[in-house]
Amino acid sequence: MYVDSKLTSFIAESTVRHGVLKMNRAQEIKQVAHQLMLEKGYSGFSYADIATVIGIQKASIHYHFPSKDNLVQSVLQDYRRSASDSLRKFEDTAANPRGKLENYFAYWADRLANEPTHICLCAMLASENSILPEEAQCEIQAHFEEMRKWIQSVLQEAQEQGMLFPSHLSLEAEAASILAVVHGGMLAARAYRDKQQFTMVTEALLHKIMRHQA
Amino acid sequence: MYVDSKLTSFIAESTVRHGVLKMNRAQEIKQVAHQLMLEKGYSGFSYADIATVIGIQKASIHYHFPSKDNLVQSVLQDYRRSASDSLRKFEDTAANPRGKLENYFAYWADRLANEPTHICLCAMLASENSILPEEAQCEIQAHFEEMRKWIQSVLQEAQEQGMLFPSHLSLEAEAASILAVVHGGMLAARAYRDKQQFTMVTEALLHKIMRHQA
DNA sequence: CGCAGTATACCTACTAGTAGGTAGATAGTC
DNA sequence: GACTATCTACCTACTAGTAGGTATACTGCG
Repeated sequence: MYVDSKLTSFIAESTVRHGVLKMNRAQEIKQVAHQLMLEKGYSGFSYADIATVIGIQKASIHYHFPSKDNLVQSVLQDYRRSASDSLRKFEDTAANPRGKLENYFAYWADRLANEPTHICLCAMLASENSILPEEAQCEIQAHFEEMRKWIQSVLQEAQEQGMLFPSHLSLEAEAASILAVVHGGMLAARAYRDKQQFTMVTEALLHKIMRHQA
Repeated sequence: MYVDSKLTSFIAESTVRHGVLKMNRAQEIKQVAHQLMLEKGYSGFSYADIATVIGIQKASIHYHFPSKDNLVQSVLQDYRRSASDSLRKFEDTAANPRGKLENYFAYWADRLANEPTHICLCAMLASENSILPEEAQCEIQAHFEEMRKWIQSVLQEAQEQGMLFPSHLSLEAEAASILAVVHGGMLAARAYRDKQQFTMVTEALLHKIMRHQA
């Protein structure tokens, strides 16, 4: 069934099989691959690992995703799409700019609470950057850029509402710092196996940057 | 290549005393392993890679370091030792607490300027935490802790000298935030292949936390 | 001094196991 | 009959690690 990875997401939603709503196999493979990449990194996970988890043969995965490069790119595209959706949710459920960032931080704090390996896929893969297929490197860079821009837009809004503490720094640098704290905090939470490492640094940052009210 | 390795071997053997020769080769192996880990990560580098770079056989590396676990732990121990030395240098060459942090940031900015993969070894390996040998995990955690404590002690000193901007946050949280920014900034510099990503976020942070003068 | 014993540092050649990837057969479905 | 999704069986290349051998150098003894 191999199709262009750009089209997979539209096709690979879910299908009804034998009267039971079952996840599309390609989707299942991507989900397991995502999980394994978070746990072991790009060069640490294998087709054999995925096959074992799902209970199929290695070759069956190659049918859906001819190469590892292909699979990883597809997983990253899915990830970025869901990340964009999340950003929209953070915006929709927040009363003010501060709430948007709080939603963002809380999202990851929740993930880390369940499992200390549940960090951002792009943050995870960024450290392996130099051995990643080029398309994957591009996706990661684009994700970082998208996140920084979103944070920057939130800061801009906060500034217009007078919520931002005065600073002579560019909003770009401020936004990049926030993203760096988020990623660094994830790394620390992972090293310590303790999500408190994440919440501590993100909450500290928020107090430094903006007020609770306009 | 055969002649070259024979020649260097001859020079080493004839100019260096017994016992030190082993240390030289072992040191060389550790150095190359460090480099390769930064480039490819723990599961991405192999004994064969090291052997090729140095120009010896795989088995010779096993002679010096029986197992990969063994080698990695040894590299991490060396790294932590040199990191401690660096901290002392940052202290000795700084006029005030701010200067100490500036030295710390400048050190990594310089490394990143030469090569975008030249980040902190522990930050690099932290993302692979769950597949690392246990001793390595301990070293990484201990390094993070040591760094956070050092930053915290610098902040303490700055506070006593009235250089710190007032904050109701704990110095522990402040120090952890700084470390997170450093690690997150390294990740960004790696993803963008641009050291400016690092300098931007560390400089922004410094402006937020402390004054230039007491 | 010369010689034996031992440690060092490397080699070639191998093991068992895993990596990503392929070919071709098979069974169910449209 | 074509298409889809899977299988078995295989490939080559590479993984960490081992066995056994070699040359050289240091060390203690007569």
